[in-house]
Amino acid sequence: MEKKAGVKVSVNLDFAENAGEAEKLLDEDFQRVAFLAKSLSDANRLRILVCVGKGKKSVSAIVEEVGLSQPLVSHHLKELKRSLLVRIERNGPFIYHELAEARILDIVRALSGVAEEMLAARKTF
Amino acid sequence: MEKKAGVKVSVNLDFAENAGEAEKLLDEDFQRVAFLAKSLSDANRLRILVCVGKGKKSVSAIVEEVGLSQPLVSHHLKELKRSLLVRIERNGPFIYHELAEARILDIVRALSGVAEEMLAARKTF
DNA sequence: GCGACATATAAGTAATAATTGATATGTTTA
DNA sequence: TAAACATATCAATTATTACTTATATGTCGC
Repeated sequence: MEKKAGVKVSVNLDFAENAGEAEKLLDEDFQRVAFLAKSLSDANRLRILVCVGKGKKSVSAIVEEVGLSQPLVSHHLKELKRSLLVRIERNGPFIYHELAEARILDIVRALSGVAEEMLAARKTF
Repeated sequence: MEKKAGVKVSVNLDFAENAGEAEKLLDEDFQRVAFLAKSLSDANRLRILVCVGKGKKSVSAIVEEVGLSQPLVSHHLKELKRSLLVRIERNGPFIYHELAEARILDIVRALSGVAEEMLAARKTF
């Protein structure tokens, strides 16, 4: 398969019982979704999210992997904890961070796929 | 089924061929996802998005349905067009807006489900 | 053209958020 | 306790964004 050649996105997010039923979205839901989406609305935060999604990591490990400053990574991690997407576990001087909700990665991939397709369609005229 | 009683979220986002393959997320993707997520990061914008997701609607119809000021709705619609999620179609003095990518609603529902479950788990201790 | 209506834009404000550099807190080992 | 290291927080800056009020643009029928 070529590197990002065509539209090859596929994500299975069927992650619960009674699939297919379109949930009615209440006003309360919009607040939650907006809050969660805000966590995904920064590229650096997404890098960190995917990084911790690959395994439990200390802050310094994340700093090294994503190439951002330590205070910035710390700030974004705080945000990710606030949205409950990341949970921590202390071990000596290290604080290990791990993804609390794996399905968020499927959602990120789904968003990526939709974005890619929309851009592709944009240029098809 | 009760109104928001338990965890009953289920969304099928398997929307393409070769399901299951976890797409590698490149740096370029993070930008796109962040950009798209930003569109979903405001409750009012989500209301508008869902509103136009239910059918082609004029701006005034949207204004009435979501109960926001006309300039504010116009502003959010501009944002939604910028992210390619909404497309327009002129008809006389009316400008009809419609959802360009229906799958985004599945993603919104998926986010809602994840949010709901995380909050539920938060209070289970 | 003019009036009525639909929608967009402009200007201004206030709030939020990303980023950086410096510093503080907390933990371990000696 | 002190030195070394991991992480968090602070202060300041800059950028972005939501929202409001007022006004402009565009379209139609007359």
